[in-house]
Amino acid sequence: MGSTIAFVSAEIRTAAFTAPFASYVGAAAHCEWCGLRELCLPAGLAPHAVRLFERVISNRMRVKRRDSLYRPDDLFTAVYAIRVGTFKTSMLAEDGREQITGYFMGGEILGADGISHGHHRCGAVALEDSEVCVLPFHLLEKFAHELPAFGHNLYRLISKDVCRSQDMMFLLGSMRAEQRLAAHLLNLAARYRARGYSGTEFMLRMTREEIASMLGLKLETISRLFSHLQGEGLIQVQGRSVKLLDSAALRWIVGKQSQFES
Amino acid sequence: MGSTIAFVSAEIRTAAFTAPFASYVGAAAHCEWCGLRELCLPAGLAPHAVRLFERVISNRMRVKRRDSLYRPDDLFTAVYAIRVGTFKTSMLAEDGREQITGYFMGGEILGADGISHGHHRCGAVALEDSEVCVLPFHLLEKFAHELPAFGHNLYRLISKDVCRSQDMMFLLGSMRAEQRLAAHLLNLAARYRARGYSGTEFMLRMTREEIASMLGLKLETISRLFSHLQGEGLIQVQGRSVKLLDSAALRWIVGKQSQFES
DNA sequence: CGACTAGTTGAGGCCAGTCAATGTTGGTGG
DNA sequence: CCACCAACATTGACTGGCCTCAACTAGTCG
Repeated sequence: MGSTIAFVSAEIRTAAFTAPFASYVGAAAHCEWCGLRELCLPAGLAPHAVRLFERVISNRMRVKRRDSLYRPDDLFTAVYAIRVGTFKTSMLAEDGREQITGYFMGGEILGADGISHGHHRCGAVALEDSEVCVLPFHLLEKFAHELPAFGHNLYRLISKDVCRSQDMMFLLGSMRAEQRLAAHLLNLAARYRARGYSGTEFMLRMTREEIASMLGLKLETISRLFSHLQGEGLIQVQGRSVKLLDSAALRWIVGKQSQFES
Repeated sequence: MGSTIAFVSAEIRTAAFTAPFASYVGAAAHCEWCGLRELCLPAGLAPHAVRLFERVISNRMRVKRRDSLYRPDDLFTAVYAIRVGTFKTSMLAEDGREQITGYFMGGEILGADGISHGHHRCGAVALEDSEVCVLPFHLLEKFAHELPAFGHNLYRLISKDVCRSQDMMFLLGSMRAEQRLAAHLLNLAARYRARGYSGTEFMLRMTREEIASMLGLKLETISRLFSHLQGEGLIQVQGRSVKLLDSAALRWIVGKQSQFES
C-alpha cells in the first residue's frame, strides 16, 4: 500500500489517512460504465458532464469487512460513493454506548455528516469487502460552482440525509418493535429493488445486534420478531437470508396504529 | 394582507402561498442590527458581505402562534431564519400519528428538509407569535455561487440539520425516558445560553404532549419525570417555567449507562 | 359560571429488556 | 478431515419501565 500511495496526489493521501485500513485501487473511475450511475451523485447529468464529474473522483478505494472508512472525529475531507458493498455508520457515546445511525448500500453517499463541523461525527464501517469512490469535498464544491446543474445535486444529496434521519426519528419515536422491523425490511427491499436485485429475497448484512441497535431495540427482540413474523407466514428467515412472503401484510403492520387504537 | 401582497414580488407571493396564515412585514431586513447575526446564516461574513446577503432575504413574515409556516407537501421554495419566536416541526403519518421532529428557536434555520424532494416533508408550526426572514432558496444558491465563502455556510447549514437529527436518533435509540428528558433540558439550556438568555431558567414553549412526542414518550411520562426530577431537587418546575438546579446531576443522568450496567 | 385545555397523579397491564441456557455457524489448526 | 472455538442466533422465564386508562385539579376564555 505504501508504495502505491507514493504516486498519488495530496487528496488521495488525505483520504488514505482518514481510512487507514483501506487500500488504493485506481485513479480512473468510469461513472459511464457504473451500473449505479443513476442512483449516485452524477444522476441526471448529461454524458459530457458525467465525464467531467469523473475528474472529481480522486480515487477508488477498497475497504475490507469490519474496517473503517472513517472514524468519529476524523478530519472531514471527502464524501464517499459506494461502488460495491455495504456500510454501517454509528455514533459512539463517551461511555461506550454505540448507536447505529445508518445502513448504506451501493450508489449511496456516505460521510456528509462531517460537513458542518469539519470532523466526522459518526464512524463508517464496511459490513463486507467493499469499494468506494472518494469524492474530496472541496473538489465537489468547485465542480458545483462550475456546473450549477450539479450544484443542485449536491444540495439534494446532503438534504437526502436529513430526510433519511427524519424517517428514522419517526420510526424510533412512534413505532413499536414489530413495526420497526417491518418498516426496516420494507425499506431494505425497496432499496434492493431500486438496484435491480430482488425486492423480496435478500441477505441481511448486519447481525441481529446491529439491526437491534439501529432500530433502538435489543438483539433478543429482533430474534424473537423474526421468529414471530416467520410463524405468521409473513417472511422466511434463515440466518441472514430473508424472504418477504407477504409485503402487503408487512406494510399493514407498519401502518397500523401503534397507540390510541381506534 | 391581500392589499399588501399586491405590491410585492413573485417570491413573496410564493412564500405567502406556502404560509397562508403568515403576514408580510417588510422587505428590508437588517442583519447588521440583528442580535442573532452570529448564530444565523450570515455568521462569519464580512460586514460588506452581510450587506449583500440582506438582498437575498425576500421579506420578513410574522407567523402567529399555532399557525403554520409551511405544511407537509408544500412546495419547497425557501428556507426561513427565525428572528423572533419558536417553532416545532413535525411529520404526519397517513394514519394521523404525529411525530415532532424538531424544536427551533431564534437564529436557527427551518425548512431545509424540502431541498431533496422539492416539497416539504415536515410541517412547521409557530409555538408563539413569531417572525422569520424568508430566504428563497434559488437566491441563496445564486448568492452562494457569487460568494464562495458563503457557499460553504450554506452546506454547513444543511449539514447541521443532519447532525441535529443524528443526535435525536441517538437519544431515541439508546436512552431511557429520564435520560431523554434530561438531555432535552440540557440541550434547551445550552441554546438559550448561546442566545444570551439564562442557561438555567427558561420557559418551555411546548406542551407536555409535544415534549413527549419529540422524545418518543407519552405526556404522562413527561409529567411524572418532571415531578420526579423536582422531587430529587434537580430542577424546579411550575407549569411551563423550568429552573435547572443541578445541571451536573442532569448531565450525569444523561451519561450513565442505560443498559449493560457496569 | 360552564366548557375546554393543560397538567398531575394513581392503579394496573403489557411490551420489550434482562438474564441465562442452548443451538448453530464458520473459521482455524492439529 | 474433524475437533475446537468464538461469534452469532434462538428460546424461555422473569422483570420492570413505560403505556394505558381514569379521576381529579388548575387555569383560561367566552
